[in-house]
Amino acid sequence: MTVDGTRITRAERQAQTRERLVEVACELFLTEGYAATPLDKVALTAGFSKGAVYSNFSGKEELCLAVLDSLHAEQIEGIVEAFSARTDLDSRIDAFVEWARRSVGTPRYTALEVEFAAAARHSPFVARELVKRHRDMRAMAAGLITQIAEEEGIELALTPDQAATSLLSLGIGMGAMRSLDATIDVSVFAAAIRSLVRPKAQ
Amino acid sequence: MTVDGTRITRAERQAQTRERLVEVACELFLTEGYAATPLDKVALTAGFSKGAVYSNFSGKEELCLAVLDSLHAEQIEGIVEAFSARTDLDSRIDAFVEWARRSVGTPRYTALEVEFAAAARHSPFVARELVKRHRDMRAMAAGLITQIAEEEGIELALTPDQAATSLLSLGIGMGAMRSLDATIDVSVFAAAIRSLVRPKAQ
DNA sequence: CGACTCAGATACCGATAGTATCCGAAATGT
DNA sequence: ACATTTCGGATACTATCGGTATCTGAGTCG
Repeated sequence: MTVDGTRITRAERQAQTRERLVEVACELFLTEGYAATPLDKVALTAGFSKGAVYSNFSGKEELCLAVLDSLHAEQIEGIVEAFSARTDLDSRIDAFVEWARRSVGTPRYTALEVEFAAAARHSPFVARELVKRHRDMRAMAAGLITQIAEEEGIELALTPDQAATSLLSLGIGMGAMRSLDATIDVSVFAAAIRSLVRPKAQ
Repeated sequence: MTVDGTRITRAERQAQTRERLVEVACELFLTEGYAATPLDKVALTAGFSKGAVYSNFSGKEELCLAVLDSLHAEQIEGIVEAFSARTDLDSRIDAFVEWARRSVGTPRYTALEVEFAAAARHSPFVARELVKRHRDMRAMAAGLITQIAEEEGIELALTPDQAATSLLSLGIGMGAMRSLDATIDVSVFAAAIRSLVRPKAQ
């Protein structure tokens, strides 16, 4: 009820705090790593104290889950965009590989996800949450694959679900390897995709 | 120079200590995870104090590298054995998939490797060591693939190195996923291998 | 047999995730 | 409008763990 024009409710303020914390945590987790980033540092960089983290998240794990959510959203957007240009199959694959070149391994999405998965595997809650997200990703990929197969009039050698699982595995594996050995070329990805997606009979 | 028959030199004793530490660390790292296993616990379980670890290894990281080495040796042995039965390509792939079913994801080799890689990525030394091991694995796989292709008289759609990289990525990715979601079936692995290894012109 | 070495033990330090408690401003009721 | 309650965030503290410094006693060598 202040006379000030910048009226802000308590919930709004907290939402801002939360958002800012996720933003900063994302930045730091990606560059420094999950375990290597102290909560203190996240909080202080965001301009708060550790208390702010604990009144917005149950702990470091839940904060990281929020970070992963925002990253997943970003990744899905990128993938869908790569495929949405409706030209022929080859240029779609090229677009996807181009996306992969920019996004797989170098910003360490997968490294983070995979470090977190391993480090937090003792927690049944975290495990469940991660599995849920993986299944969503897989379903999304499978849907995209069927859609594209239909549009291009292709019959695939693998079921959409198998193809999705393969591509996700490939992405995770290559992301993990590339995050510590940048010399690994994603062109392998292209070749693998082409042979996975190659139509069944010729 | 004791009268006791069990004469043992100091170096031998130390080698035993080292071996025992690696053994126990392997067990614990695989079941509990790298970060979640205190060095104290490793040392005490092995019947020593933490001092023993530090007089045999530069620290936790080097201990884990030793663990990974023993695991790599074991894995390579399993893979080579799976392929060494010289029958037709299909049954070789079946044997490999059977190995994968037993070894990918469930004993958490990859989870450990990948957690370690992510957690220790800030250390240039560790990064170099891991990259070295990856390249060895890749070279080994590529060699195996060329050999098999020759024996079976097959011309591959991918270069041996590309195929090796793809398979390694697939293995890492599926290992990571399966270590927290056991419902993922390795049969996908079989399908992926078949389409990656499929001969070029029919 | 005496001096030395070094594998392993003990004691300590610093960092960090998590907990308990506190404070003050916003929300609420009268 | 004022008193009361609520609760987001701050502060202070604890527990755990990797790493370092120092010590000790059995094994080694002159």
